[in-house]
Amino acid sequence: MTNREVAEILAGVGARLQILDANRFRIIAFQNAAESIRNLAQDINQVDVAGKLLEIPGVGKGIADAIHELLSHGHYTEFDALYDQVPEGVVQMMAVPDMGPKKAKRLWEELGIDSVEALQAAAAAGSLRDLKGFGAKSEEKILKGIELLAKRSDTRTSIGVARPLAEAIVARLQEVVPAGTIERIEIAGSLRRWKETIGDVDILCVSHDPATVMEAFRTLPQVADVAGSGETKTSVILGNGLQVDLRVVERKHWGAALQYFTGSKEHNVEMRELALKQGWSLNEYGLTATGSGGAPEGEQRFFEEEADLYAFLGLAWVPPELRENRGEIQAARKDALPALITVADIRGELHGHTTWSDGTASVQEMGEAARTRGYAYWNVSDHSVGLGVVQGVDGERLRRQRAEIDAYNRWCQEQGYAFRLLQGSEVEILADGTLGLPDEVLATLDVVVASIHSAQRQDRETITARCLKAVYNPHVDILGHPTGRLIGSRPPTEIDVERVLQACAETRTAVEINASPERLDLNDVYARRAVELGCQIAINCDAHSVEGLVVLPYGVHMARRGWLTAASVLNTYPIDEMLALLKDGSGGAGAQ
DNA sequence: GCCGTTTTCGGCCCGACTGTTTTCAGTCG
Repeated sequence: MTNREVAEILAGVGARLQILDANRFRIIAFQNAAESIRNLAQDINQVDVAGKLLEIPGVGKGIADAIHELLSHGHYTEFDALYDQVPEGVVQMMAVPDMGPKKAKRLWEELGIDSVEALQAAAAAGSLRDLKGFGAKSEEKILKGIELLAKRSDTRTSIGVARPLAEAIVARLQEVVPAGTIERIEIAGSLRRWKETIGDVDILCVSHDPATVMEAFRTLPQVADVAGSGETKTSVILGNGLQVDLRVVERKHWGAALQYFTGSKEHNVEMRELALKQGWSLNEYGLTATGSGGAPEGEQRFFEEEADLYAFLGLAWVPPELRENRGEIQAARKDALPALITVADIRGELHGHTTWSDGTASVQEMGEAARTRGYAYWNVSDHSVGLGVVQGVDGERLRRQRAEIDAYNRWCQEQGYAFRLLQGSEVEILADGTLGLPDEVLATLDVVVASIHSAQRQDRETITARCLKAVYNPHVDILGHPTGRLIGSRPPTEIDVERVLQACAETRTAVEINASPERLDLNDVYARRAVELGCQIAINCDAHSVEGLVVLPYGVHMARRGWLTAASVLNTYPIDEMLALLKDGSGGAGAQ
């Protein structure tokens, strides 16, 4: 059973307990444990075998025993009973907007509705309005909700789609309202935390005239529907189904509001509990004294800046990317937060393509694009031959490519530019673990990236062994997009990430954070684990065009979510230091 | 059911918006 499967079962238990109206703290306990296991870098089976289930945050004696049973026997009697008691269809009904456990339960018990389809039919037939608490409006809302659900196969949107949309909305809002109406505006929520997928977009702003801002927001050309609109908060649905919330606050509330709307929910719960211990109740406006601390009950504190709120509670300001309740509050308390890597720290890249394989720009064009972005180096790493649809490089073509790269580098030198192209390859890790280029060819290259693009559905043992074989090759410097996932369209391969990372640490093979927003591979959790195990990281755009270089921030922010500092990332070092950090320490044949 | 810088027992975050409610419960983030 995988981490995801265990997490799903626990979440299913939580959902069923909700419908059965169980103790709400018990429900939260299952939800927390599920979330915690979903975010676990290590394989739950290995954690169980090591007897360390209790070390997982949110897992106590009861849930640990249940997990152990699940892993040993494939099921757990107590959970089976709950699953028998509440049908899956009723749980799925809760995915419909505005349909929570209370409503789902009543519809199920009083009308026998036990699936989304049955719910849709009943709402369409107008048979819900007879139920106390439901009316014609409720039916309408349910039908609309189900329609929305069907339109969006995945309920979360990739950051690569959402971020440009959100930035366009913010820019447009500032254009259409009279100058000075918007004093401050910022994207908050999971987008500010740079989560790989987001549920909805949250925008926060300060204005003396909220009504004007709300009106402008509701009438944006991208808006397909207004889901709700009050004095300080409006929710709209865009044409692609994405929900965007706008909240307007007073200037003096900005600090607390931005903190509140950035989340995560789990981080905020910790923050509010911490505030309570100090005698303050925290909400999106600020702090109110409870009377149990030093200040008299009802006394209020407001914060124009987020950092002031954190400081008042005795915490260092926590970068948004860390706000997932993964130890950041304890670290902020001890002033021990990491100095996170920034986009400006990146001095070059080690993985990208040209027209020698499936890129759209020439060696010179990519070199110029990288150089004018301020890079000091860029590794030409075209696919090796034999990769189906893609034209690739072999020993002969690499020799010809080397001449082109040398000519470009000589030109840079003549111009006095401190920039150099390196020559490498993204060599295919073939199905049996051998590489797409022979060792004697790899030995001539500066930086070798090895990746998997084929036979990705091999079983765990096979694909792990295949990957390890590549990692132990002395010429492989970097493992490219290690899990092969494409967010929203292809699940990760079955590889045993823990074992592969251990091997990478042992052999000094760097692991990639591929910055392309559909990959973001490694993700935050694995990247953090990789550094814990002693791995070096490389952050690369894997650009196939000049424009492909713009995705770098997605990779850097994913690294930040993984608590990474510049020191762990190879391509933050000057070229000579970077080459010296590679596996063989010489930088290959091309290094001077 | 989990957890501990007042606790191994007694806590466990907080407010906006909606619909159908004549005072509030349910949902959401």
